[in-house]
Amino acid sequence: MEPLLVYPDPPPPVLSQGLDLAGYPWVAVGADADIERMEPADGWPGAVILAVTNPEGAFAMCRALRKGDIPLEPVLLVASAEQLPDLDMREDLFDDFCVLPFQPAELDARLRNLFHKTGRGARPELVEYGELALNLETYQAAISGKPLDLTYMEYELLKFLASHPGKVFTRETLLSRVWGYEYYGGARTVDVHVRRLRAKLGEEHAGLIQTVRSVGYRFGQSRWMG
Amino acid sequence: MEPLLVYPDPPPPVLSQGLDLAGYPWVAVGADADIERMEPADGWPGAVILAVTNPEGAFAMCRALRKGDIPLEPVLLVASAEQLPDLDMREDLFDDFCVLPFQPAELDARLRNLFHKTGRGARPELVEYGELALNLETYQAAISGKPLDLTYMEYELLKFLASHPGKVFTRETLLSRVWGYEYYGGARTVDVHVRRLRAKLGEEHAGLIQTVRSVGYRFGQSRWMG
DNA sequence: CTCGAGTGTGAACGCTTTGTGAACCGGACG
DNA sequence: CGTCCGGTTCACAAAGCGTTCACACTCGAG
Repeated sequence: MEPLLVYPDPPPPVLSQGLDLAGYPWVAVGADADIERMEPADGWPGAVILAVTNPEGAFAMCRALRKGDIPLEPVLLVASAEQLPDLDMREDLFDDFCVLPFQPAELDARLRNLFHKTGRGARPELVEYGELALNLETYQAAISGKPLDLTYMEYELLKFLASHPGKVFTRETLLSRVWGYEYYGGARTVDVHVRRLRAKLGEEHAGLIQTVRSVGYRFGQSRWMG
Repeated sequence: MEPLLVYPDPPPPVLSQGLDLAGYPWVAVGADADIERMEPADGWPGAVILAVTNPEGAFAMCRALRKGDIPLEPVLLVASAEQLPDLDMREDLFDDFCVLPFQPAELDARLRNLFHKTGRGARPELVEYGELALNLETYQAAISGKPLDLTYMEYELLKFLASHPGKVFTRETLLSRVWGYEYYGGARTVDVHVRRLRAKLGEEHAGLIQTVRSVGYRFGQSRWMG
């Protein structure tokens, strides 16, 4: 198994011993810049960030980890009881947290639980909505069990939409989030891709992508009204 | 907020007090059969399951919760340190766990974190008034639980009115605030939109938008009347 | 009661937005 | 160099919907 990223460098004994006891290899990282430099070939399988000694640095490290192309590495935050209120409004920076003092067994259990949820220490590989399934590793899409032959852009657009079911996006938002932040092109491009997606989804599922007139497009139904 | 499901019935003081301190309403449930019987109209917003007193019953309860139509309610498991190894291979039964003894702040933080991740806590921005609900990110509206099919302008007008319940707006004000600051059109346009809104709200709720003769329109009940 | 301003109502018009088919264009590959 | 493929753009068609108008109705003042 590839080593976990651990912050800070060096980590306190509770952390290093806990990880050693649980049998996880790890590498300590002291600054954002080291994230890429020391990254294993397959990418980090996960990270354990201690927030106690240097909270600012810890949160910055979390942010840096979340900025990557595939921002969903499991991140476990270790904090003291006094810091718990600080976690509010920062839920997007980590996946789970552990409160000091902790027993080695809890650290082990949380890491196991975390890896299980994110798929064997790898990344989340599936996006699913109803009959639709997108395999993020193989760039394959299928609906009702039948594979869809999507082009790259079609796939990216569908992935983005299906990752935020119910939410409405303007064409401009889609262009910036799917095509890229500095994309400068006509908004009608989105229309055409949506049309092709609907066509490939088949008549039965074309309604998955709904147009919201004067606003943009929405994927699927929002949940709160049944 | 709807009450959380809590097991067992009655829960030990650590649990009930922790939930009360954190400000979460809750309902204790003793057996699988009660899950449906005591379910709130909107479904359970989440569950806290204590595994200490009766592990078998607790895991059975988790399984029952995961079997429902919408199996993704956030489930928080509370376990003792000795039970941590038992959690292995059961990761799909819960979303997070808390180790005894815990501080109330940790329970609070875990519930917050859980609600944030499952989307219920990071609640979509809503405008609500009585039976009426507007979802600002999905551009959907519903009244009495039934979706309303509104056009863009109808939605915008209703959103503005419902955001300022009880207040009277002249047609000119509505035109400038809803249509745009430099809009130059007839004031009767507002009338027509109000009329269509009332029609779509249904006879029962048409009174939500009241006419104030010689002035304009008001949404909802004025306060100093019964 | 009478009158007039204010408001509700239905329908028609015309613009904006979106769907659709096809052409264009640039890069990858043989 | 030529062909294919996919992304973009264009032009036109088709709805959708906001606006306007004419007329009926209501309310309140005198």
